[in-house]
Amino acid sequence: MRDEEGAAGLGDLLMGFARTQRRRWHATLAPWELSPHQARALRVVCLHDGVRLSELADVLRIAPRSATEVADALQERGLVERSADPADRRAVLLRPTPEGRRVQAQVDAARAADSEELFARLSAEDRATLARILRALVD
Amino acid sequence: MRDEEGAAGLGDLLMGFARTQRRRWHATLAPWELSPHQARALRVVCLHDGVRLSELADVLRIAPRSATEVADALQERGLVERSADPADRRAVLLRPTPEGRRVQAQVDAARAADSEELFARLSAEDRATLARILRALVD
DNA sequence: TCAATTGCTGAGGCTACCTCACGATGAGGG
DNA sequence: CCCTCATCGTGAGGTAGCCTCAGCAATTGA
Repeated sequence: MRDEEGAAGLGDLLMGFARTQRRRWHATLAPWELSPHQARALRVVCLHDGVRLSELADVLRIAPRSATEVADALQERGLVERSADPADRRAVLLRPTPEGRRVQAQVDAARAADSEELFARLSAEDRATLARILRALVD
Repeated sequence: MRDEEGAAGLGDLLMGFARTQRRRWHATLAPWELSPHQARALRVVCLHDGVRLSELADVLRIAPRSATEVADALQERGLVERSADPADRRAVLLRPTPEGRRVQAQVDAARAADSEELFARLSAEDRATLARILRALVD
């Protein structure tokens, strides 16, 4: 009884805070007119420096067809470009443009700054504890 | 540097787990064919026992027009009914049907059970700590 | 009393997903 | 070699869930 309520309350709390965080993340992204998915995609492309559309779909957990659309949007903004995969002529490799790298670096910095601000009210110890507990939950 | 990384990592961790939780919540709801928003709306309607559309919109953080659609869906399933607000003849009060109350109770129980399962790997102490930290973040 | 406001909803539009079908390529047996 | 079968990306077309704007009915306030 009490335990179930406790778990449900925990879930609500977590979801509530996640919602706040998502809203802020969205607002942080506004200056670049990127959706969260697009930012995530750009990040993946920059990190791996050459990502197949199908891999992107996998990371984003969307259908391959939908990854095409995310790639289209990013390409239209000049942030990534499609190139042939030397290993498989069916596949398309997404690679960041210089502009894409620049934007990604800016977005990353903005996100870090916002995150920092958001968690600022926590002591270093609480942060570490939170990280530990969340890692235990995810594993 | 390291601090920023820490905060960003915390944010990622939290969002990642929230995503997991949201997926499970969605799956939990599947037997009743309710969307998360619909379930939330039903919950609000059952708790307050008479909610205006505009209040519902406010709680769900959507435009009033969109609340109409959520209400439509719930009404079509026979879970809520529209009735006149005695205090304001423009307004519509949403009230749960007996079926609506039953479904709400079932959904609540399922959610609690799932949440319990999800947080089961945490010690009672960690749960309390997590709750404390999250509350500090939300406040 | 009557202009402005508020509460809901019809009409129409957008975004971000989806499935299905298809052309091009790759991989593996006969 | 073929010939079949799986896989990659994408066109076509559909859906869900949001939005704004216009409009009607009821309320409010100077």
